[in-house]
Amino acid sequence: MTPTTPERGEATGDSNLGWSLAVLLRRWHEHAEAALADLPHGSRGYHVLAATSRGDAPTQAALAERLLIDRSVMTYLIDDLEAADLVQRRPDPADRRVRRVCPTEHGLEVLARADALVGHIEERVLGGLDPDARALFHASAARAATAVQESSPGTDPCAAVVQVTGGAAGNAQGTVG
Amino acid sequence: MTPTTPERGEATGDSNLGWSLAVLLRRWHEHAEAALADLPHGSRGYHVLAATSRGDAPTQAALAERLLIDRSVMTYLIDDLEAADLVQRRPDPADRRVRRVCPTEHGLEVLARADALVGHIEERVLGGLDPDARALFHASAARAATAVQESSPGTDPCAAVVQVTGGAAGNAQGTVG
DNA sequence: TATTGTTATACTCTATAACTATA
DNA sequence: TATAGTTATAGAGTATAACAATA
Repeated sequence: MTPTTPERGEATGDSNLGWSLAVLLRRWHEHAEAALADLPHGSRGYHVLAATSRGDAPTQAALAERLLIDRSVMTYLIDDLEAADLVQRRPDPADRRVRRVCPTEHGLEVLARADALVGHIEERVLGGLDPDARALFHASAARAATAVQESSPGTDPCAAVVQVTGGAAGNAQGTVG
Repeated sequence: MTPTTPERGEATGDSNLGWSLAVLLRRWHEHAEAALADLPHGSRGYHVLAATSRGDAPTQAALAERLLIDRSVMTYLIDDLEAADLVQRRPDPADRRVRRVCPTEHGLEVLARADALVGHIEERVLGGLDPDARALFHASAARAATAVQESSPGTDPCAAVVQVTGGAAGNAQGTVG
């Protein structure tokens, strides 16, 4: 009994991508929340503020899609950022439904300081890599994330229908639970 | 008015590591939850099952620390995994306080199928990278995450005390909120 | 006294739906 | 009819504390 089936090798465990990403993101978040504690919603508020200040003032819906935040949550976030004089809602003359969010003067100053802090944090999160590998990882993460963001979640759902317990073996128990 | 201060360049926004990690992890999680829906706690249960099957049966506390899950939550997770005949709690003869968690025969079979599914998912999550960059990213993520995991959170808290709004400028408003 | 695991509680975050206004 | 934004509600997930057993 107890067929340990060791042919899986070390393909799981530490080398699991989901685990690695979760650990890195968790550490990033811990440090960011500590450093950005006096921003209205911590690192969340920082992400919104940063996204607001790149290029053409985005709409709330565009912010929500880019930052993976629900539109209803985005309302509260911008409410508090606006109350803190960091961003400003402006009506769009072309479409009176939308509100374009742009940073205030004070918001840009705060963002500059926050960017510097976050830069240090990111170096420490990737402290296990030497500088070359760190820069490469940073760039690769951005590239992969941008590609993921551009492909909508429903692009290729075919591979997701396979069930773990209902594979080629065909278990008679139905579900595992 | 509206001093856009464009000298920040594109150092934020898309190239933000926290954003990149969040996007990638979110996509990994979406696919994993869909593919592992019939495991007791989805991708969470998969992580526990995978960690259980590597080497020496870990204690619940060790699992909780490695997977960044609270000990109280780990109790429920293992409860359900054990009810599904995927893992088994065994008393440790050396220390009767601890419970060592090891996979069952059925658990190893389910894990093998889950590993294959997760492997495909991870390739798709990193679809924006060519195969070489993908393998390198995968390895670098594991290395950085392991390094992060080994350094406890309280190792170097000095850099976290700096406040964003209380920097060199010294604002008279106190806090931004 | 410190630690493992369990249980109960409270809190935060997120998702969902209903509503208004514009297109 | 469809979309942007707001508001209110319910649910899942998470953290916290108290407890029993053991070291």
